[in-house]
Amino acid sequence: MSTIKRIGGRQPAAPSEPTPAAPRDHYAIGELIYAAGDSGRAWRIRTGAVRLDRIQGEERTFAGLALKGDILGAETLLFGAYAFEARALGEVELEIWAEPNHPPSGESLLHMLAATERRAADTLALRYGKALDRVRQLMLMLADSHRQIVIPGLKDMAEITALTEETVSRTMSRLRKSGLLQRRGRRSGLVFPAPPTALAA
Amino acid sequence: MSTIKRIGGRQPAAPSEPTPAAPRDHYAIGELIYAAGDSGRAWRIRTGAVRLDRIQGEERTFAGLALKGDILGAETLLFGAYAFEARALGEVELEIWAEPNHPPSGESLLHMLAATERRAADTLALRYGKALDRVRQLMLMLADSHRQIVIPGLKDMAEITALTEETVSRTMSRLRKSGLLQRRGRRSGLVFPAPPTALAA
DNA sequence: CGTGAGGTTGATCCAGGTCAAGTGAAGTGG
DNA sequence: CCACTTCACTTGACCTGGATCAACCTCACG
Repeated sequence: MSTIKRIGGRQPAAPSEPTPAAPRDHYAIGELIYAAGDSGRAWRIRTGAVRLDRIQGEERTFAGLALKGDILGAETLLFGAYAFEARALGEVELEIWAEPNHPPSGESLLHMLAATERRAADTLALRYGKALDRVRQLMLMLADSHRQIVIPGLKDMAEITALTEETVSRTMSRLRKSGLLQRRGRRSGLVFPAPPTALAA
Repeated sequence: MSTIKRIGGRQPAAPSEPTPAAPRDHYAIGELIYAAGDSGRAWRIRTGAVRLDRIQGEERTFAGLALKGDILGAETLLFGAYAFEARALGEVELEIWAEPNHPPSGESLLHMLAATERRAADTLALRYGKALDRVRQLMLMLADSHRQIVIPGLKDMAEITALTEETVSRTMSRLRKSGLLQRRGRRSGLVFPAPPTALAA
């Protein structure tokens, strides 16, 4: 089992990220998938969740979520480079969607566009309402009907929901105490005692 | 001059909106451009700002902003119907972008996709940080380098920024008192005493 | 004029931000 | 193999920006 495969504990990638490595199709939590400006292909997310960030100067601002089925880096087909930075929020598996010289059909582009807009609306909703609802909603999105998921770090969740780390931590505690979530290991795993839809209530 | 042309004062459309009328290319503030489920074509915004809403059941949730140059209703090319509801946030002029049976090239689709993602990131940013910054940022987006703009109603601004009407009102007052904005008429107009970029500071 | 929708303003409250201290597990170096 | 550091998370105490509740104002239109 390679270092990459570990899902619990310290991020293996963070300390040494000299080159973004050759394109892979599997990423562990916290890993950089690509940086803004890198060149590469367009991917489709087979499983997992990806955080997109806009880079302006030194700043890194959360710019969107991409989940199972979503396309990453379609802009490379046009500009040859990624516009955002992408980082794994959990175990991520990708598959090639398109090569720069072999673009997809207009119809798949349209499907993808519609999906992107829906996803954007969902992400926007994660920043509206009470903390409990926002975090609950985020869990639901990440769960995607799975019973057990890898939860992102507090910092990520905080930036996504526009809350603070402390508030997210307290909210997760509340969800755990109320029995809607269970922990498995430090931050590696998370179990929904009930099907995730229970969270919807 | 038809009732439609008025830009100040009461919304002319609200009380009587039986049929969304025949497709037009000019809309006044507050008017419905299309409803979710309507059939129609894809448009490009020549000038103005449009609010998109997701309709689920009785609920209408803010789902995004579309500004000058953005495309509205691209999903009609695929599904034949609009997925969101679109409403004018100011004076809006549209131009035909595509007919359902005559879709645009893959390249323009890609350009549009990139624009959509950027816009989504901007909209997301309107829900992060202090009230003053959010409202300021919204003004900047709506201004789009113009010196004078039509500001949306408080309710719209509140839903976009995830603040309350009261807070937005107070914030606008602050901006006015600090001299960054000036009013022209009740809610019809708004003048930037300085080029809007001054707001950026 | 009168009416009402949209906007303003004040007073109060509280959810969440801020600051600070503490905990435990992973990794590190001796 | 054991201190020692570090990082992610937790928890508590306090403070505040914005939500909430409630009057009130003011124009555009009837």
